[in-house]
Amino acid sequence: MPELPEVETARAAIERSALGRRIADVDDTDTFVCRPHSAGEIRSALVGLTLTEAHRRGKTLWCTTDGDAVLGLHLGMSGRIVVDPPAASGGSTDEGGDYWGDAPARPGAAAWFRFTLLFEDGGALRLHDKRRLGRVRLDPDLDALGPDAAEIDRDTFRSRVGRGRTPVKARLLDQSVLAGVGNLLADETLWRARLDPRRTVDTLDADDLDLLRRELRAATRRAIRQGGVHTGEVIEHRRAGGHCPRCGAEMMRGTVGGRTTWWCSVEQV
DNA sequence: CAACTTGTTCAAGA
DNA sequence: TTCTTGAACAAGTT
Repeated sequence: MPELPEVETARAAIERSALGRRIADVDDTDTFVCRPHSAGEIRSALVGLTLTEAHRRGKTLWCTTDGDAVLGLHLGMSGRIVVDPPAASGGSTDEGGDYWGDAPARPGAAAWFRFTLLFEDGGALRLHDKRRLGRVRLDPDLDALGPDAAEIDRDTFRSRVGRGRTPVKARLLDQSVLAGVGNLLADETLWRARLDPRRTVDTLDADDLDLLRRELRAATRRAIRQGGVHTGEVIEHRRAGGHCPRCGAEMMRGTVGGRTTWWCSVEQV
């Protein structure tokens, strides 16, 4: 479930291994994933160019090129970026190249390739996405995205997250308020901050908000380092019969902000 | 086999 | 108007 940490890992993989390779062909025929473009539109814009920089804000990824085109990538709920090395770079590339995620491309994975950049060197950059809710588009519009959750400064966080009276978890999930937090990272962050996800933001004082921002940054950094949001300390305890890994109390389940939410029945108040 | 899950979008409600 | 809630989407997983 790609959230900010997974997308940052994908961005770094692109930066490390896909920049500067000339694009020979593009498969953009999945117009559900590539909407609102028609088949061939992205291909026409990219063939002959190379990617020059890989950027990220929240869960949105985009690459500049040595032409006018900007390639936007969003992993949706199940997307992964797979970068294959040049075909002649030696070795059987059964590792599937530079990828992130819990499993490399396996036999049959081609069925889940929703978008492909074929490079002149014989390698490729692919979007692997079982559920097809990922998105590829030219010149992505970032206007609706708030500041990146890993970068937002203290005062901006206070004013944006603290405004209104929605449950704090729903606010953390709002990509227009701050970009990058998904369901698991929200639960992990609130658990670290010992805050009840159902608390409305008007009940949080400046210290609460500062603590929340601190724990969000710490949880995010940790997830990037450990390989994804699923490595969070409380994540494996988000299940029926689960117990808080700090105090041992029963974990509670509910729906907050439209998403399944787990929290410690004792510590998170 | 039916319910559940996930992020984003868009419509509906307050 | 502005803020908040909830359904829909795809399709694999439980």
